[in-house]
Amino acid sequence: MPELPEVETTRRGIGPYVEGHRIERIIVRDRRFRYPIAEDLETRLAGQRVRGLERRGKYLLLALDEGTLLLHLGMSGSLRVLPALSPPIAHDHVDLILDSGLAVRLHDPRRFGALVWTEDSPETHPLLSALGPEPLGPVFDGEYLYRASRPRRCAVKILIMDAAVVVGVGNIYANESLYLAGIHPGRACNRIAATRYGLLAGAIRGVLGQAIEEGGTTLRDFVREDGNPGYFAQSLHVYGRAGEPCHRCSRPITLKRIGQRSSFYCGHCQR
DNA sequence: CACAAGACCTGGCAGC
DNA sequence: TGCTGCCAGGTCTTGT
Repeated sequence: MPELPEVETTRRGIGPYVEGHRIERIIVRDRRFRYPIAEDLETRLAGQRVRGLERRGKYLLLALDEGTLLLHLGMSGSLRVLPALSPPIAHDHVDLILDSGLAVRLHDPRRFGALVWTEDSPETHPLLSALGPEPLGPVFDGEYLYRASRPRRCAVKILIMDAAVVVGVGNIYANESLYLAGIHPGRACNRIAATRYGLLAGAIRGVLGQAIEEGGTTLRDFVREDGNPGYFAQSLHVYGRAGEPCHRCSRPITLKRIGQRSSFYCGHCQR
């Protein structure tokens, strides 16, 4: 489900409900996530005040009085805000009960997500320390991407989906960005000129920014903190449109697997 | 070091 | 209707 825009949408949605509030207690119904939820998480978090809610890549960072809670939504995770007493449904695995009488509830059918408390400064945590720059931040531009591509020979789509190169670009937005930049997803990344990387970096920033403004992309199950879907799916040019006409030249969109992931592109407009 | 493939999990859907 | 196989928004680990 979540790429960067969906995580940012979630951050903006739940921020006002958690920032400055105290976590009264935490209910864990299932500890089996990507990393098993630590046995002492409940005691670590109980009584702590949430000082801030940040995002790094696709991780949400809850800054607490002591330490930080790192939260990743994996493929199928979502957070909702609801009254603390609401009965849980299947896959509602964790509740953070707040002093306001509300709860932040983590729902994650596939349990690929992660919930990890760390005492140290979060940027040095192993899960975050190797991450590349933010695509909407000052470091990321065409020149940066061009430099990152030189020592490598992988497909350009693999390059931009590598979190060590740039964070937050998942399969949907990788496909969309390459379409907007007119670059074939399977092209070897070291055979693309610097000027084209300028176009690609601009497309990535544009597509992510627009998706955030529209509340993220809802395909199957992504819901915002209030349970409503995002609207960016209406703006997709290629993702999920195999066989349908290209919005530019009307030729059918191609579907091909690149690096185990579905890649959608126009063989005429993307070279 | 770079890369490909496998692993983790459940649910939804197409096809029979 | 029910079964089977395949697919899914991520990313860590293993083996070449």
